[in-house]
Amino acid sequence: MTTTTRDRIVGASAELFRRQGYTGTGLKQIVAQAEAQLGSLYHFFPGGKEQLGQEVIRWAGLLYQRLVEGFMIAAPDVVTGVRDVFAGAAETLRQTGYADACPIETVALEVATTNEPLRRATAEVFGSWIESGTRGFRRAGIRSHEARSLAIGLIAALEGAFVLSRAMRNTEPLEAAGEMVAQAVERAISATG
Amino acid sequence: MTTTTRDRIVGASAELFRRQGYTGTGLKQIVAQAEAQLGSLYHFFPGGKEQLGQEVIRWAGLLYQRLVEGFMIAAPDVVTGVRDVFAGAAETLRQTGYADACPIETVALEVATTNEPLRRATAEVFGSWIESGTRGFRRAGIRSHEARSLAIGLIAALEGAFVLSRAMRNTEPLEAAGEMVAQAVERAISATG
DNA sequence: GTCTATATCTCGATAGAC
DNA sequence: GTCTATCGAGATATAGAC
Repeated sequence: MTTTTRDRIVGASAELFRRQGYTGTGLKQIVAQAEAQLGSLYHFFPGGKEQLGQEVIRWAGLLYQRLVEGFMIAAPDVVTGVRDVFAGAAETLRQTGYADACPIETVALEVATTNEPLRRATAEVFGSWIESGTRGFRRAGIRSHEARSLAIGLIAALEGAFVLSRAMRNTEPLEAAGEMVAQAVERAISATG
Repeated sequence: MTTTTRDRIVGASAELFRRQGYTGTGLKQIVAQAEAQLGSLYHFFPGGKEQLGQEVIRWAGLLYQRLVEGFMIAAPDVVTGVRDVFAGAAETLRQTGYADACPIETVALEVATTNEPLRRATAEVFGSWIESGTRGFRRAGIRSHEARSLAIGLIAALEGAFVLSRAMRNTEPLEAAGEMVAQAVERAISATG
């Protein structure tokens, strides 16, 4: 393993922010988990916690986008792809004791009205996800406007199901929400031919 | 106005937790906004921040449930009711500068893996919401199992749309998610007759 | 019940040796 | 680049007068 100190700090931050949120995670906890020193953190991120937060949001957001795109590309059709995304999320949640869901959701809610630079970072990530989903649905023959609505509906249902599933500690919400989205996509496909 | 000190503390906490989250809100900020003193807070809540958090989650959760039930009851049919709930949420979000969405969502994500008593409180609130929604859909003639799935889908879509709308500062996610849920309910109704 | 003062701890951030 | 010591501010919580 040849991970740099900088990478370990970003990785540890992403994991902790995802589970405990931004305000709930201290810089000392981050460097401890990253097996780094506080001086190194400020060396790589002179802007402190906020700069680190921005980079973590963008990095984790892109990684998660690729993960979901992987599920969609691997599936034989988009409806199956949607079901696979929700099933995969449920599987991860179960395996991590309902800890690892969306990497930026908790942070996004925390900073939405308290930290404008971080809020913008989360908005850009969500915007990129919506565009990615829209492209996927368009490729399946769905017309532009509806493709975008379905992409937003998919992401919203997934994020909301994460909240319910993490709080209630069962995957029923992910299953119900996934089925609702899958059927909406199915309807849109059969309507377009 | 004859609000008691205790009520003002609970009300101020609810507003601040909703906007800034649990870890992001200090007890001194709460008593300042409540125009109360720290001693009063510990007089009414000897269990400190955690006891206050539990009470706020349950109180705000019940209040919000009644708000949504009000929209559903006032509507001429359930599909219109669903649309009204999302439209009402969008209106509130716009009016409050995208600050006031779900009263317990941010807290629920923060505590899901860090504070078991608070996690249980959020789980109970979500459970109560799901039961309320299930009853509403059953009254419209939808069979039990599907009514529950739709209730979960509705809450998940609403919660997820809140995340997107607050981060992106526009109500498009609430509109897209609301339409997806409304059509799912419409389909379930016409299938049952 | 209300209010003030304070104890103890942890936070983010900085300085400077190496 | 790494590491340690420490700063000032803010956190939760407590004690005790009134």
